[in-house]
Amino acid sequence: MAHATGGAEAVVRIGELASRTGVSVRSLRYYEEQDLLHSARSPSGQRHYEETHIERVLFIQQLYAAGLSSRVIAELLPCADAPSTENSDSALVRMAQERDRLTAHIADLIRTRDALDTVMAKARTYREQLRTGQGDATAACRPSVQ
Amino acid sequence: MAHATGGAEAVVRIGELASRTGVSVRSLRYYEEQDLLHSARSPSGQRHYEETHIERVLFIQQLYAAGLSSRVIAELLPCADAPSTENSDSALVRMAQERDRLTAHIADLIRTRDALDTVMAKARTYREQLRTGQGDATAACRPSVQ
DNA sequence: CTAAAACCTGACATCCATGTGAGAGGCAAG
DNA sequence: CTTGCCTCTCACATGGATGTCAGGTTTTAG
Repeated sequence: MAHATGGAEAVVRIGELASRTGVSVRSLRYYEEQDLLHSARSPSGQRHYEETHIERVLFIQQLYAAGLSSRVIAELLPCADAPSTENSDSALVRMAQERDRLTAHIADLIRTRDALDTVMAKARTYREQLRTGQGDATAACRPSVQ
Repeated sequence: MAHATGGAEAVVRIGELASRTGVSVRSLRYYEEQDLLHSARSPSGQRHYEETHIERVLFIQQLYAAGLSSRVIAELLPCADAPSTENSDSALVRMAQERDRLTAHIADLIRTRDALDTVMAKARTYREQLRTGQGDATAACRPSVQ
């Protein structure tokens, strides 16, 4: 029952996929090497992708940006592709782990941002004091790490 | 008017600083090389720190964890130490930049976490369907990158 | 005094995503 | 056919924080 959707699904070559995702050709080949992205090959060996791969590449990038390694991403993607009892067990556990790691990391980042805010506020306060001609010049202001 | 606070401020050596911060000795030396952490030296050349350096090392680690590079951290720390008109101008700009970068990154991470949640939810739904014996088996569920 | 433990410098090793370059083949347009 | 551009594979380079090893001095404990 494989109904062809109008016939020739426009073939996307690696250069186009690269420019449409903002990811370098080199990286796309690397993703394939890491088993994150698969391609059909033309008789001459050129990689052929489909439109749907654009989304996939963006998702991969998003996971990289979140600090996941290739190995972990490779572990999760099959489940995202098509959940099945074979892959979902371990993958679900993994995802939950990564989700928690992310949550913790986000909290860390917020703390750090607050610390930066504190330092900036202190520095601005100091400048105010300077402008209005106060003494008490040097007040170290490490933002007591939380 | 240098009043000694009771006399000998307990000297902290590098091994102790390492164990009290959870940062390796190697890394502490590296921080010094990068001009993030300074040490007094004993006549024989051993590094002597003070209690206050513990906080500083933790702060450095926090900044590393937030994705700042040594170079940037080195740019910010003098201002955090003691704000002065010399350093605060450029450093304040830098800090604002990093603060914004952090905010953007946090937003990204939250989106990624949401995407993971979506994938997990779909996978769980699928398992439910399996358990209750539904058809419609394979429904790819890429979480349409936002 | 002696042995163990901690420290010093210097240098090379590692991980991982990505850059870069070489040399060769594929494919469309003039 | 030729020119130009895209693609292929292979392989080495890079950067940044950290690990690790070697060979030597200092400090501490018994």
